Amino acid sequence: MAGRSVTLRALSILDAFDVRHRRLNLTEIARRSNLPLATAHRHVQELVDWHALERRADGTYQIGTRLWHLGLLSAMHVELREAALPYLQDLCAVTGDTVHLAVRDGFKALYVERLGGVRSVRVVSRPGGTLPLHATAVGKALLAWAPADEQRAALSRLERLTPYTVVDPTRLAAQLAEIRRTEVAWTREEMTLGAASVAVGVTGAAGSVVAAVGLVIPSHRTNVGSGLPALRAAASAISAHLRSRRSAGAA
Amino acid sequence: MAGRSVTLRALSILDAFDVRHRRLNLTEIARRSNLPLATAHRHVQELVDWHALERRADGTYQIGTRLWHLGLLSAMHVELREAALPYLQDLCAVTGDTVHLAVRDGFKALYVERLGGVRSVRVVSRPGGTLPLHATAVGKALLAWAPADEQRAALSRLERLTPYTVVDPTRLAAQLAEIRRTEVAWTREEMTLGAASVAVGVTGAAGSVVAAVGLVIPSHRTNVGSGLPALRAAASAISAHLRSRRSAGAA
DNA sequence: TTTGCGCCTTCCATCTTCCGGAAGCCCTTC
DNA sequence: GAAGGGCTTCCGGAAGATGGAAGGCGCAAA
Repeated sequence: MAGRSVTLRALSILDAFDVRHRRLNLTEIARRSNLPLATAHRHVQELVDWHALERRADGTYQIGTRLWHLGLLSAMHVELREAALPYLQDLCAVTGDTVHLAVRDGFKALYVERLGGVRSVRVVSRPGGTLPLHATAVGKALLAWAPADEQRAALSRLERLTPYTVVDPTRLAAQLAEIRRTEVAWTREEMTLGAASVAVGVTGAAGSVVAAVGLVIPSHRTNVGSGLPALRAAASAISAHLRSRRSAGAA
Repeated sequence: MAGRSVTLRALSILDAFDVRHRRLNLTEIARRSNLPLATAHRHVQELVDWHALERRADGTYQIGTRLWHLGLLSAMHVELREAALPYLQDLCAVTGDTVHLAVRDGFKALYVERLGGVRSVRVVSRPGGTLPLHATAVGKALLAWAPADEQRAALSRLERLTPYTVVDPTRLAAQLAEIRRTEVAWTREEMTLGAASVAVGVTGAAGSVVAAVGLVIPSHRTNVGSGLPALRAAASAISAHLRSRRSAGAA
């Protein structure tokens, strides 16, 4: 394959895997990574030897323990998720709702963590997954404090997801201004029918908004704002935690 | 470097990172992965381009978002952690203690998840980290149901960690038998002074013990067994969940 | 039993690509 | 202004990657 270095070829094999393709056989890997079968075979072998991939009894491959292990060393995980987790859990325990922690990844909200007891609302998000910025509360919060040019770009590509999704750029811009003023973002059935959400921003060591924490609640509930004080408290506790660490070392 | 394929060299760069070396500069990476600086430089460049690594403002490198993302596709994460998480959270909320989910990784207990509110006991474990099998409750539970030969091997290498660590193979073997009988594992200050722990096994789709769930509690607490019913309930709920899925697809 | 098929594995002659010492750059420190 | 640490670039020689082809294996249909 022209222009791809050896390493890139090996990495493109890993790229063949995603949420909807967690298990692939060799032929599928070769096809999805655009490599001849023999070449894919050789690379896959090496990746398996290194435990980047695992081979299952049925012959399919999946991401291995070693990569999971490595991924836990990423800044996103260690510096954000681990710092936030205790507060998120308390928030979850206090409110009983599904709790989200997300960061902005281009025009998407990337879900870093999702907590929710056995009885919480079922939601579409999953850790490592993404959802649109404009239709979720965490997304709106992240967008409200995003750089102006990125905000403008996001406003020009509003996709309708439910009858209640805000797809008018002017209206969303007004909402974002309101979010900056009140420091709370809301949605109501804009992503999923039956679900409402609230979110507030988390500020990092530098004082800018680096993440958002949100609650998802059934939209029929009347006291939608009841979790807000706890949410604000959690977000500012996480912000304080991030501020106090700056550049800490290992665990 | 003799005998290492290109891919393996690139992977050995990733291997330079671990819990105590989350951020490395180029020189350190080259040294730790045993590669000439120029070679390391080339590989690191490619890994950064692919977002396997990230370069920070101060010039150091760390594991990037892409690997974190990929790791979340591993079976360990999707099939075990995600299935167990809601139950673990409930368990954490009910007991107020630190909750652990671990699997056996050779002679170590590999911590897949750790939950604990802001007020829980500080513990030495971390997700993705390992602790000895013989000095932790989850470890003992995993060891109790391990294959006989591995169990024997583990018994021959008991390291003392506190004055209370059980290092006599005969005594530990008796404890393991007791654990299989009662289906509960205990420790008391065997890993960390001041901490006790309880754990029970989780059975997978095939009916064998694949993981263990445990609680860590301050050892001065008198009602050490008070969390046991909730712990048992959580473990059997997770086991049931795993049994009912067998080979489910995506989220 | 034979044939066909899908999938995996191995082989090896060819040639693309990687290797890494050396030299140069850019800071900071003395 | 010289020394030193760390990073980046270069390029000829050497090494290792490539991938078409052929063979193996298990299964199902004829």
